[in-house]
Amino acid sequence: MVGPLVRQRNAAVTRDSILEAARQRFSRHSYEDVGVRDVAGDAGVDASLISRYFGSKEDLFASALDSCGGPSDMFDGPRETFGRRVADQIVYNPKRGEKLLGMQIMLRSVGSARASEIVQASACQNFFDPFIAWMGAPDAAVRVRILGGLMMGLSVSRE
Amino acid sequence: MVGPLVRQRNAAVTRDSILEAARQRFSRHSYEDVGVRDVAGDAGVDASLISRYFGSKEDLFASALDSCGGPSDMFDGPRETFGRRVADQIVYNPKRGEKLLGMQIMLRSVGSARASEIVQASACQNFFDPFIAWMGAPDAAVRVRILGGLMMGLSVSRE
DNA sequence: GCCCATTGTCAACAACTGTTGACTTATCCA
DNA sequence: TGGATAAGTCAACAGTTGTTGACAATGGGC
Repeated sequence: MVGPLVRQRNAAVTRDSILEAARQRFSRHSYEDVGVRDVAGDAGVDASLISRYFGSKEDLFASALDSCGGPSDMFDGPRETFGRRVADQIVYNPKRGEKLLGMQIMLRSVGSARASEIVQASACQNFFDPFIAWMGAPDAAVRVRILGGLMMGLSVSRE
Repeated sequence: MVGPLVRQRNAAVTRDSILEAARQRFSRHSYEDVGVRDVAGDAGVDASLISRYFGSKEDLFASALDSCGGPSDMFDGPRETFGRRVADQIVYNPKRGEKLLGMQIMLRSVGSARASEIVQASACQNFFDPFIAWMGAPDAAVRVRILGGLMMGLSVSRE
């Protein structure tokens, strides 16, 4: 932790610090393995602030997932090189946790009972639905499901 | 629970009951979401017997995973229809938890900190290594990794 | 039929979890 | 400069977890 010994009091900044810490933690560990004290420690605040600012750990998780946005700029560029771009992101990109942070968070906690509902809702809204719309084929739903499964599986097996 | 109100005292049978209950629980929920009291309840015994018979919850998990064996009979049959057989198992087979129970358990808890080491060790021993040997191509390791990722991803996205 | 090792239960422990209320401290406006 | 309000900390809570030791009951061998 760099910075002043006593942080300036600013609710918005503190909230963002917690959110950023949550994104990082949830992208590397499962929902159950992340404690509010861990996130608060990373953000440099007390754990009680999480309940105060976000309501509950579950709400924090949902907020962290929302704040990641959709599949970012994977859709930008020619369709012919789409596969290459995705592969770059998943397999070769050494700086994880930037573009596909939301997907990382999702598949870290897709097996968790308490987080899976949030994950699946977010997956449809931020991943599958835009993907299907972008593809536009009659059988897009099935094809996106297969590709999504491949992406998730590769990301899991990569580490 | 059918059967006599007081079960006969038989350590081997009881141990197997616990193991079977653990297989079912761990194949449907993540490592963290499964409590020893849940497993013991399914098996109809006290939770303390788990620590007594298996040492710890972690050891129970490893034993449950071991008891599932390898990828079963996926390798039986002509190579031309291999993909069809795998697809049948994952996508179409309504009776899950029989052939691919081990894989189910693995990907339920692949994100768990305490179980991931056990999972990855078992994945190599029971899944990837036999798969690579069966394939036999020079780039088998990469191809198996891709296929394994696809299988895992599809299984996850299926539910 | 009795004894003793085996088998199982019960209660409790210690550690950890997310959450809450009371308290303290800083910041900003008058 | 004071005071009110926002911001943050602290301690404790109630619940759950895996684990353990003491106790009870069963069942086979003498």
